[in-house]
Amino acid sequence: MTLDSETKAVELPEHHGDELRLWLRLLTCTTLIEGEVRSRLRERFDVTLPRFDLMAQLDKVPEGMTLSDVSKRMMVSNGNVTGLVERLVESGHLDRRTSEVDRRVQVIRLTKAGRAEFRKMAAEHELWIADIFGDLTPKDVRELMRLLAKTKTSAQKAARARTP
Amino acid sequence: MTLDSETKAVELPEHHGDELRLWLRLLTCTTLIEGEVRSRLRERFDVTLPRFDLMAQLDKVPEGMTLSDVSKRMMVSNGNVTGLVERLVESGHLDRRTSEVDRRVQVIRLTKAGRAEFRKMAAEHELWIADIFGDLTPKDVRELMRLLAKTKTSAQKAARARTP
DNA sequence: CCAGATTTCTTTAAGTTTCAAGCAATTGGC
DNA sequence: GCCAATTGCTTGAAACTTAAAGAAATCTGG
Repeated sequence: MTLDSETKAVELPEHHGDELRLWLRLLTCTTLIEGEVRSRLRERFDVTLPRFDLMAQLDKVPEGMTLSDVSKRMMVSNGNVTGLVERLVESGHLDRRTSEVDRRVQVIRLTKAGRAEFRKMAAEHELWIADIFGDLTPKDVRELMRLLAKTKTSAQKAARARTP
Repeated sequence: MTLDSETKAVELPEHHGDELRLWLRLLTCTTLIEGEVRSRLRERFDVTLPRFDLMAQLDKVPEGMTLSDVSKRMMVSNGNVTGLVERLVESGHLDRRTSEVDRRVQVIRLTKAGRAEFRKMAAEHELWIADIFGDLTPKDVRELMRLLAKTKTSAQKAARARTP
């Protein structure tokens, strides 16, 4: 028996199982690693992952950033950042001041103590990550970087297409 | 001038920036896609991602699962599942009963209505994912699957090494 | 049998997260 | 100058999340 390929295309919906499996695997990897990093941060430094992430963003920009910048970079909501920053200012890790040119804007920076503490954590964190990805060869790493860059572009395109 | 390679190795800490960049890119991709899926689920079906994920787990096992099974599969805490299930039973999507052989165990399943609703959502969800990964060739997909499988194994090994 | 260990689930407290609504400041068009 | 739209942030409600502690049931090695 032979199958007319056109008929087949009409009768069977397109097969997208591979992409779905890929997404689930991507999600599994990230969840796994995120959980591991979260545990180690808590155990070793008694700090939560969101706090570490926020400090990581600020460490890259010594002159400070606005809350909106942070929320875009971290890809989380504005309200989320407000609460997170509040607690980090409270604990002395962050310095927050109202912009002189635009009084709606809050500029936040790491305090000296905050920066010192972050650097200490970041150094270990980098080793953890190296450990977690330890089985990958340099070639694997390069190849993953390339494919994930492509994935990111593709996802951004799809997101823009829905919300222009 | 020449550099003694041994001296270099001692003086410079090992370079793990590539792995760190890889991790950040992996995280970016996942966050991006997760956010997009979350938005679409809310817009189109007024359902949250955790609820969808839980229903997806249950759809694969018609005879039902225990709460522990769910929490292992979803890689979230026990207490998390308790609350999630509570709300889904409340809304009629899930059926929950105490096991007859072990009265500590709660077995949950999709109700008929829950299953119907999930199937409807899942069909669209699959198309979204195909759209989001649309720029990747079948070869890219295969290669990513392979490299992520390797990543998963590596991460699991690192996690086990820390907590035996 | 039975006391201790383990497993399964719930509860609690603290924190994170989103969305939506709202307020305040600024910008842009007229 | 003035008003409307936009931008930046905060607030509030509901949901989600974790870690830790506790309750109940079961299992296990004397």
